[in-house]
Amino acid sequence: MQTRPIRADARRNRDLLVTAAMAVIAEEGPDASLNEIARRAGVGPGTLYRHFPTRDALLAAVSEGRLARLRARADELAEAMPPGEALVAWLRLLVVHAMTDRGLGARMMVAAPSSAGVDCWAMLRDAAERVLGPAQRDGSVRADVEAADLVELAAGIAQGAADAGRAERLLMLTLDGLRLAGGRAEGFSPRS
Amino acid sequence: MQTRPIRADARRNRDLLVTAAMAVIAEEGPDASLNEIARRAGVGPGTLYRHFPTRDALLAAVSEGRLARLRARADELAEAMPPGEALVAWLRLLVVHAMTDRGLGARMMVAAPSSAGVDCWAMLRDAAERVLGPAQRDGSVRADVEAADLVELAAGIAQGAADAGRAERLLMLTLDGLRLAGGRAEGFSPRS
DNA sequence: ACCTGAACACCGTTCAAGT
DNA sequence: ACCTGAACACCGTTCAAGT
Repeated sequence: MQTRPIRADARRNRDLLVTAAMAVIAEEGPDASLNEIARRAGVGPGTLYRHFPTRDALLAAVSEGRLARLRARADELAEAMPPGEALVAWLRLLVVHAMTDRGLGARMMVAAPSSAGVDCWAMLRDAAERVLGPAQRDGSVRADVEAADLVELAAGIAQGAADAGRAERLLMLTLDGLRLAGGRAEGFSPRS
Repeated sequence: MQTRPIRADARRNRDLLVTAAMAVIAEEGPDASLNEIARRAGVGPGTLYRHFPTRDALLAAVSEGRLARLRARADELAEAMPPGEALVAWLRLLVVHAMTDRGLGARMMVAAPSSAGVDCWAMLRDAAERVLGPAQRDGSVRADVEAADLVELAAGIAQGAADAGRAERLLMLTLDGLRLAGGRAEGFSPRS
């Protein structure tokens, strides 16, 4: 499959759209008007639809750079501190990311990859594994925890919390667990 | 403050609206068209706005009965089984509730009470306390956990999980905590 | 091959006119 | 005191016509 050269005006319009989308979404959140974004980019609505057939495709394009940065940060943290600490520090970043732009981040953590073009879900799982693996080998985290668990929990915390302070508290509760340190009550373990 | 008698047609229209809203929202979720709901109730859009000035006010009215039932179930469970088990069983119900009607439940757990008329948030916290209190006195749960934590965590899990199976897993992870049972790694506790 | 922008159906919301 | 429904501004989405 040979790829055709991309026309310069098409490439330029795509960039204009993503830039405009970042600005409008920062102001109005992920449900911002698509016509408004096209207007701000200086193109017709049809051009927006040609480049991004669904809203999620556009949102994914907006998120792509942030996700790449989040993955890079995972590597940096894993190198800079003990595995347990690196995991916690990265989870904090993940929750903050999920809360940015009125929940754009969290929305992309749940979105179906099919409609998106950029597979946000895979990028996040990939990033999570870089801090999760060491923490498990180190013995800080149970071996049965998966990268997907971390991503979904972070997305959930971001959406369930009213503000950043509450999110931090929920994250700590999740890490420590709600049960009493030490004795595990009987009915309190998963029923199989 | 004496309350005036409510006109029979007004009362009737209100009931028609709530019933229609339940049906439409069950099909299309909490973002369903308000005009469609009014149409289905057989009233003009103006009548809907007269009874429910905001969308959240209507959604709260739809949720009211379910929340009352959830509170009653908390009492029943607390009476029927040991505190730790009752808490887990009720949290399962809470997560299921949060997932019904494409996230209507979860949305009402986060919604600002001001706009709603019915204070869903307070009803849920009240219900949560009925299972949380005994579990804490019993020693199954840490004393510093609050009812609000349970509600926000359940709402988060419901929104972060793709389906019921994932939600159950996230709930169990949250209850148990992610860290290794026994030894707590250093960087793994809240930094003050 | 890509872009434009008018056009369509629909939505939330308001408000003059009715009873 | 409450209801009606036409009306307005806006939104998502499409598509014939252009370059």
